[in-house]
Amino acid sequence: MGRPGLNRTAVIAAAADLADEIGFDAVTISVLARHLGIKSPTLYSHITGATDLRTAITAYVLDELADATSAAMAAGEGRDLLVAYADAIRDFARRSPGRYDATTRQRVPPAAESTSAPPSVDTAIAAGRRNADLALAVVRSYGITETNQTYAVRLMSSLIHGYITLELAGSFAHSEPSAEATWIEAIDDLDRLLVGLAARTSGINLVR
Amino acid sequence: MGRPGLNRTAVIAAAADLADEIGFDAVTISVLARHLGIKSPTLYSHITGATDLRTAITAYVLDELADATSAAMAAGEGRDLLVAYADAIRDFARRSPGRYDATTRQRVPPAAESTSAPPSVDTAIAAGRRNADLALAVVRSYGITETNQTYAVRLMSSLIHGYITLELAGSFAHSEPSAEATWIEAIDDLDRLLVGLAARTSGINLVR
DNA sequence: TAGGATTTCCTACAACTGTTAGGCAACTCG
DNA sequence: CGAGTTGCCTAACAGTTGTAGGAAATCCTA
Repeated sequence: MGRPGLNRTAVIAAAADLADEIGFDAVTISVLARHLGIKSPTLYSHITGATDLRTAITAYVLDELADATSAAMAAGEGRDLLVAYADAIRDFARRSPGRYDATTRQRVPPAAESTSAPPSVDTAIAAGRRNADLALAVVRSYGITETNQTYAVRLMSSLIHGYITLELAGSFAHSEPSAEATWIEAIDDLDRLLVGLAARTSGINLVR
Repeated sequence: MGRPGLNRTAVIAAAADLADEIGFDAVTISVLARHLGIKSPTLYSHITGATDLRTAITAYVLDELADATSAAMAAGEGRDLLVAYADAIRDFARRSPGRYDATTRQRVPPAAESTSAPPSVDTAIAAGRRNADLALAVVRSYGITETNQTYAVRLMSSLIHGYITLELAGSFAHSEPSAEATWIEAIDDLDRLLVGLAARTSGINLVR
């Protein structure tokens, strides 16, 4: 079915690799074309434009992240699951900073502008939901009731993403203790908060 | 002292305003020049290039943020100070999303490449330190000892920046409860963690 | 009041990026 | 073998970054 060579998936995958090498923002159409050994107009056979390229990378990478995270979450619950989940995301971000950047650099379109949206935004939204579901699974395994699940997910996501973002930005590089040590401590504290949240919402009152 | 008109500060201030209108990434040299009613080469009298423009915006905005935050922190300590600090940052981010973006879009140069760095990175580093000192002040007011101050700052910064980033990205827009309600709850939980950290490090043991 | 110094701003130009248009070539399937 | 499909190309244009060199406006000083 047609001439062999690159296809859309291969282009996006190469773009994701390139993002890790030179940074997400530096992945432009012309740079990517040079890197692939083709001319830039050729890329328009695979993508519709620069913004499509970016959201496609985001969607692709969000799927990879969900794969890696769910693989790490194979077993365990409660604290073990939290550690597996959080470490998987952090390892992913440190191994592939360009990919992780792609994850954060996307805004949700305010109201999905009719049918003129690039073809990759639906994929990106679906991949985003996959990741959200994994976060929800962690929270559920703590036994947190539905009323507080949303809050728990937001709390956990904020802390994890915030820590990783700051660490990647180099904010923790110039002071002791190591970013490693405080990460473990932060997840510990997060675990305590989630346990407390579960106890609070299940009617168990630890005080008295 | 020369012909009157724009100077560097006015250019950067206009660029920051423009970032809030059209987004930090959309503030390019040519767009900024058009917005100011001048030709783009003229901007090179005030800035050395596109990267200098970006770091200069970051430095300028970090100073504004530190001003706003320290004004809000005029009085109070402990929980009150934390709420004032956190709300000041979040209000700033929601009022000026483009400015807040500028805050996060910067990497610390790995080793300050000799003397070839643009002239604004020193300013940005200094402004970053101002903000870091304010965070430290919050933590200190909880009575957390020096050993744990770094950890406490990282924990607090991660949660606050993470929450604001996700909220600004629209991640909290499609589910209940409101981003407002869970923010208050998150700061509450953070307060509890800091109180616990102070108790732990000061030798007080609440259990038994 | 004239002149010099300083600073803002300009036009002209070169290089690169994003994008469209139209066409050639290679492979698969009937 | 022919037709359809698909990957890739050249040509061309608009817009952006950045450089070079020069003109005008203002301040300071003599």
